[in-house]
Amino acid sequence: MKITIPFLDLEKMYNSGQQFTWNKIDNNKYSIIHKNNYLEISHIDKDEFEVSCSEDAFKSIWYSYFDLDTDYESLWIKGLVRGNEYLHNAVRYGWGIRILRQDPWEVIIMFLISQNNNMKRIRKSVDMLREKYGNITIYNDDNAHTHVYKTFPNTYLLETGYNQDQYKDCGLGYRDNYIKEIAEGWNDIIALLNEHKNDYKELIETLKLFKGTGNKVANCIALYGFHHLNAAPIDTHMKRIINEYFCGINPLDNFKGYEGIIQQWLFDYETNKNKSK
DNA sequence: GCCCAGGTGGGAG
DNA sequence: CTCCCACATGGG
Repeated sequence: MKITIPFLDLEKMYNSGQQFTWNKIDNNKYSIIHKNNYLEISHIDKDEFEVSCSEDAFKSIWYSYFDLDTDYESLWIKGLVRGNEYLHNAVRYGWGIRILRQDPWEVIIMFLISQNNNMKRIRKSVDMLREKYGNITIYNDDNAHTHVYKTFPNTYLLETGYNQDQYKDCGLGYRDNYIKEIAEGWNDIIALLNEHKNDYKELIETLKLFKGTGNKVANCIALYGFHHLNAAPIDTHMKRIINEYFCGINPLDNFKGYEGIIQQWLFDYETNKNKSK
């Protein structure tokens, strides 16, 4: 099915570091696994995309996933004119990066893995967790093609996997204990998070109760898993950006309510600008 | 061998 | 509160 999606650059989304569940099929085509759902998407022209799902599935699942109710274009234009040259260049470069509305469980696991780690290894670990502990799922798209894929592992599979002492094959290092604790207590944890998810500060404090989530990871979870667009994870790259290009003064403070999006564009520019286009 | 990677917990001061 | 350091693992 063809569909119009504004402000979306697939390649940038793939490399943006907000998810590790996309896979590259070819230069223009990506597969996405989100909860139990599978999507192939490719760019056709301008805002035109080809997606492998039906119109109903797009409406009920992917419309929200891509956050199509938020107007990224106007924020992007604001960002172009409200800051120094570095910010201008970063915002311009960030065209097409939206903040996905991902599943909290998946985000928590991915960003527990992310600490003191690099993007390549994070993606590899997430892939291995899916291959080992994901459910095999078969999906027939609207072109009558069959796709077989593994979902992101659910809590039960991660619990039993840990008990069988198989995590070590996924390159998680010392972070496996954090994941074990979250997986084992998940029912209580998600209930607690749902109680506090609407209040940013309460949510951050609740997340920080769990081992392995400090300020940075908590903000990643708030931004990517609960869509608090004001949540701005400050990692090693963002620290360097702030010190090198903004005299130590956090430029995100000029974008109240949307700090997380500007952060995403700055992060992407700093980590990807030197890659060949 | 070294240093780094979307950091954090724990201890000491 | 801030400053140390150890923590697995693989790539440069």
